[in-house]
Amino acid sequence: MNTVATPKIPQISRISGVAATRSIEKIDAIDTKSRILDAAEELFMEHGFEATSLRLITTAANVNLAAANYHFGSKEELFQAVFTRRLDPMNRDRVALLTTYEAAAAVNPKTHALTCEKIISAMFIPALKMARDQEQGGKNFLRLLGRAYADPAPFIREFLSSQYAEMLGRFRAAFGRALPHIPREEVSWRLHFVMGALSFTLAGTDVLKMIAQYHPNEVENDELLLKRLAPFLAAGLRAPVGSAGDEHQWFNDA
Amino acid sequence: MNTVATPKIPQISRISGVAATRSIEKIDAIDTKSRILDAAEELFMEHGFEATSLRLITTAANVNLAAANYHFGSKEELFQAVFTRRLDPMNRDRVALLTTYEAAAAVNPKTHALTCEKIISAMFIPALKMARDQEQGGKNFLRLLGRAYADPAPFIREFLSSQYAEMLGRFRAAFGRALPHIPREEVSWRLHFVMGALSFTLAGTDVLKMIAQYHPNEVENDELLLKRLAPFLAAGLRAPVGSAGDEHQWFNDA
DNA sequence: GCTCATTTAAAACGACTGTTTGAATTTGTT
DNA sequence: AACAAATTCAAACAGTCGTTTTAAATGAGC
Repeated sequence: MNTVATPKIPQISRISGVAATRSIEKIDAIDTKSRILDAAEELFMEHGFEATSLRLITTAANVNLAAANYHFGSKEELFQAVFTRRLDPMNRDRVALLTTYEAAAAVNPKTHALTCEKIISAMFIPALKMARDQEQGGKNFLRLLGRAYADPAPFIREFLSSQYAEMLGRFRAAFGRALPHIPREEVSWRLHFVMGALSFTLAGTDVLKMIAQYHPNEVENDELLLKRLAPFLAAGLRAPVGSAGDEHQWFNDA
Repeated sequence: MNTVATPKIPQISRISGVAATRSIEKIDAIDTKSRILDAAEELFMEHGFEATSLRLITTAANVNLAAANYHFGSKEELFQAVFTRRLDPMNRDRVALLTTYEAAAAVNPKTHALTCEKIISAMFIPALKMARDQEQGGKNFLRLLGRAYADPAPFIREFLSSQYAEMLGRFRAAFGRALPHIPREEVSWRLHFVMGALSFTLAGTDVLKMIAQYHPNEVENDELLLKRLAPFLAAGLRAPVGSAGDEHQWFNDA
């Protein structure tokens, strides 16, 4: 049938020109659906949801424009597919790791107590694993995730809310047991602050470069960053909760 | 010339329909430039920069479409004008308050020591003042500010970077003096985490409602929120810095 | 052979975007 | 009142957007 069987694969085979060293296999080796997901992941991270057009994505992925709507239905569904591909397994890993720690603590509460550090580890280790996962777009996704937290689009907020509900419920309960002297409401708020610092850190905007001008190039990777963040958050979680009268200690002259 | 001089003023006079109780005076009472700024502030907060069109803004402000470009030049310049109107004075207040505290500490180091709590107060009190400022769009602006931190648009990041550079430099130095046992590099990172938790909290997306389901309506205002956040951050800033070997305490089995 | 899901191609759809234009109008100053 | 500057207005500009539709290929499985 086909004369030479040249499948009309175009020449351009890189997404944004940054990691062009092995982007050839990265894009061409997989099917159309995955190519779209990879390109969308990178471009959504780089420009946000609204500013990233389907034409930009399909051009970067070397697929036809109609393929995006054919495989995912709409732009919003494509966005959600980018998230579920990685966020769902990561949050499952988090819950599984927490369950492992809880079981170990139940067997031997002395040597394997479920401290704040342990619980934070259960949150961070799956994120670390993704940050280290270079061949996958792990870093890209973490940045994208951090930015999606602050996105005002209602469908994004509702989607993330449903994706995180189960995991956050389990971790809130765990922190509550690890911090029995702190009211549950206060624990919820502090868990909120933890998520804020985590997402802001993972988002890694250029504000980061402004504040910490100590990195010459790309030395400060996400792994070192999280190792700095963890003790900070653990100390904050354990902070003595101010009583009603203590409100005057803060902002008394505001 | 004109027959009846009906100035063709449209009828609609509310921005988003939410706070419609006194939005009539709020919009009509001031000049065109301020009306555009107010409407832009609210709509940028609600939908983000890309998803907010100039037609949406000018319609909400009851002004002509061309008035936006006439007064501000471009959409980007309008966005920056929305920020400079409030962010510039707020950051000036922060630096001024810190200077006051430093002077008091220099006079009497015993009774007015420049603790972490004091420095955090200098950051938070001006933000609190804006959150309380109801007749101004204080709350709107804080939300907008929190979201702009995570916006990927380059012009937004560069703009915020320049706007914050001076203030953050002063506060980094202050924290460095208040925490002499912590390396300056570590202080920079912790200041970064502080900004992250602060902006995430101020952004106040619906993720907030997911995590802390304790608020019946709007009881948890920004003021109470910041009072919960401050002790958390102060404890994190003072956290013992892990030595080189302590890295194995965290994520050793990742 | 045939079917059927997948993919490409090219074009068009209506709607929306930021920006500009030139005339009409208002405003402030003489 | 008259002139000049500032402002507002409706309309149009040249694009881009997400999505759909047409058609023609491709390749695997029964």
